[in-house]
Amino acid sequence: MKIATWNINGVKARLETTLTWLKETAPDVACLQEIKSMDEKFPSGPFEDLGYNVITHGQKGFNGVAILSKTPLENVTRRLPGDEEDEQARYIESTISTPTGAVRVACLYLPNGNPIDTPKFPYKLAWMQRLEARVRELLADEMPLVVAGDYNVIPMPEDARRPEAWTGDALFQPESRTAYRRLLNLGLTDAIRATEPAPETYTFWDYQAGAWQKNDGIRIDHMLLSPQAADRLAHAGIDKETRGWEKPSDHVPVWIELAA
DNA sequence: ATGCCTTGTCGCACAAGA
Repeated sequence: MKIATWNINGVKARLETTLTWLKETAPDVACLQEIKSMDEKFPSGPFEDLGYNVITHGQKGFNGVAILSKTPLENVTRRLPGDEEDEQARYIESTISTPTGAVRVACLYLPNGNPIDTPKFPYKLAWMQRLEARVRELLADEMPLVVAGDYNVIPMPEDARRPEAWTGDALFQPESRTAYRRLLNLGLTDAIRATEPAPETYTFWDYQAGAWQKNDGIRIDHMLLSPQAADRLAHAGIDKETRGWEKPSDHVPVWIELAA
């Protein structure tokens, strides 16, 4: 079973690119972030034509997440619990039934948090605290769990080509990194870190200043696995080549393969 | 120090991203 995650930076701008990638890599489940679309405007048809069921949690203009799955999506939860006032569409969860059992998949777009001297940074940290609480609940269910998405956290200096350029940035603040580590310490496995050699393994390259050409990247898109899921982790990878395509997203897909 | 690009928006510049 192949599960992937990709911040596509706009489903309207990236529709053809996303369809091409789905045809080439054929994930069973795809978590998408930054769809930048309201639910009623999301172009589900072309994805359904490829055999996917589609659930979305969108809003106008910004943010927005979606899950595509070749098998039915059950027990859908939209919004991250813990703050009724939070109107930003950044989280969707569903149970995916497969012949070899059910998997709970959470698709998230964690707040960026910049600039750090504005309310955006405490919002990010509060969101991460809510995520930790939610993951605790899900782990208690003991169903295989995959928490995938754009975390907007550079976990370690080796996850950036130029870590010194990110000091003072919300993605690399000690508080952000600690909150990410707290998630891992619940017993989650970072799939890429568990399977890939560390050097120059990135998932995001800025559009500006020739970051892609210089490989000036960061690793901020992650797939975290519960013990029941990690026991089945067979492969993990990054579809880096998509960053070199025409009209690319600034993020690239990350994927895992779970053994039956 | 800032912009460098890119997307979406009731565009004719701006916010937000990371």
